[in-house]
Amino acid sequence: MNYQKLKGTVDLLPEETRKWQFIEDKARDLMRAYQFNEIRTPMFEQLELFARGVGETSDIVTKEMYDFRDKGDRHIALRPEGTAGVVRAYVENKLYGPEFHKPTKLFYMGPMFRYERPQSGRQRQFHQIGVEVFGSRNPSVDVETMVLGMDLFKQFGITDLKLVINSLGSTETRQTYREELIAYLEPHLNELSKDSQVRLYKNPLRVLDSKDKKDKEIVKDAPSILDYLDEASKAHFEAVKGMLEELDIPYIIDTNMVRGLDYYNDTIFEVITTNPKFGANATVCAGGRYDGLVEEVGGPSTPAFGFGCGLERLVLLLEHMDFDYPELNPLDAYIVTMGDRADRAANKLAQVLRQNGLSVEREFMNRKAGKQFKTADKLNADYVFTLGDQEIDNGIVQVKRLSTGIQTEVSLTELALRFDETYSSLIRSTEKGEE
RNA sequence: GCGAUUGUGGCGAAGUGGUUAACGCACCGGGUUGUGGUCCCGGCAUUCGUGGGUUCGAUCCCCAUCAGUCGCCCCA
Repeated sequence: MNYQKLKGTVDLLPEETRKWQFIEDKARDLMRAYQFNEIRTPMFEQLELFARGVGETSDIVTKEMYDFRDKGDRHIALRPEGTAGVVRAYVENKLYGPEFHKPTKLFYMGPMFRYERPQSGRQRQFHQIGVEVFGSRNPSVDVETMVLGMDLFKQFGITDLKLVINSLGSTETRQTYREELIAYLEPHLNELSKDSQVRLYKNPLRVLDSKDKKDKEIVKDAPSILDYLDEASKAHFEAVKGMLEELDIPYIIDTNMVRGLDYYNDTIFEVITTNPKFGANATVCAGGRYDGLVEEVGGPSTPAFGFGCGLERLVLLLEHMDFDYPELNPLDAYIVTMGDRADRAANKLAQVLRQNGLSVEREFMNRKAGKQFKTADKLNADYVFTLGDQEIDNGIVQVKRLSTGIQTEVSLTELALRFDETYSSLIRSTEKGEE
């Protein structure tokens, strides 16, 4: 029997993990700059939490949840997104208490799970980095968070992005608008695509961003949700737009943009890549305001704003632009060995060098010296330490700096006893001399 | 859940209903018996995702299945 990984999962091999580590490090730095602190919540929760948070009608619940019964017959689901778990933790740990700074700004990073067909930028286990801000209705929160979402990409030099915003208004607004939209679309029922005919009653807002050509034509003259906003929502949206302009952040209003999750109100946004190499899944970051969810999950009425970014899509984006990742694990020294005595002596030498902060690899395969040098060269080692019977008899090691080709002898005991002096003089003596 | 397409050594990639499955890269060994990006020589698939079927004979044709890729639904 040959085992293979489950559909929609990947093995990230060292060549890939070095990219991921770099991205994660940069992302954490950025979060610090914005004063967001990390929260880690479980990767599985009661199914009910997600069902409630995400919205019963959503396909995420009906067909994309990775759920199972545990030995205690609890109905469990692997988290399909990050917000519900963070909100649960916020409520359960009473982070809304008076001793916590307001607003509370949290970020998370980790795997999410959805049972769906894999395709470009989409897997069953995928990774998101996301943020949640609790406790403020200030439109500045919306703006700061959206700007952070943009910055997440900009810090890697990604420029082909657009920020798309919309407002969903209040629950009442969406209810009224929903009815108006159905009223508008119903006369066209037979002209709509099959998918959209199903959507019409289940989730009419989804008809608005249909990919079908004919649907788009019909939808063009549909009423805009922005015309149904109440005074408060209107003022909020105007404030958000004004603040973005003051920051010189270009944005596009797309009144047809909707949300897959039910808990959003007022501002919603997406960061979309315009990179031509990107396929169907060009949204790299999406989020918005969800003022009702904390209360829905059992906490005090608390306004909130957040987003989630797909890390696979970020990696893909960087791949498309041939991003040059820095070497995360450079090799300081490679130890060449010749013979059994050298093999043993290399253990000791490697430890001395490592204890003094160097990154060291050594020969294990007992190949010929020439082959070992070739390997050291391929691994881009700064120095090659060569040990053979002659060296061991004399208590020394040959050290060659590959970039200059200059080789010198160093005493093994000096290296062990006075590493700093010995090593810096070694560096000096292998530098390219003045001709 | 639906559709399209692909599946040959570690990787990339030819190939044909018939007997020895090209080639390139990587790797290993040697030429150079202790010193690195060159060159030369040699090695490296009883086997063509898996299971059936058609056939005298299948990597090639058919069916099923698994997996990859891309798209739809949905969504980051």
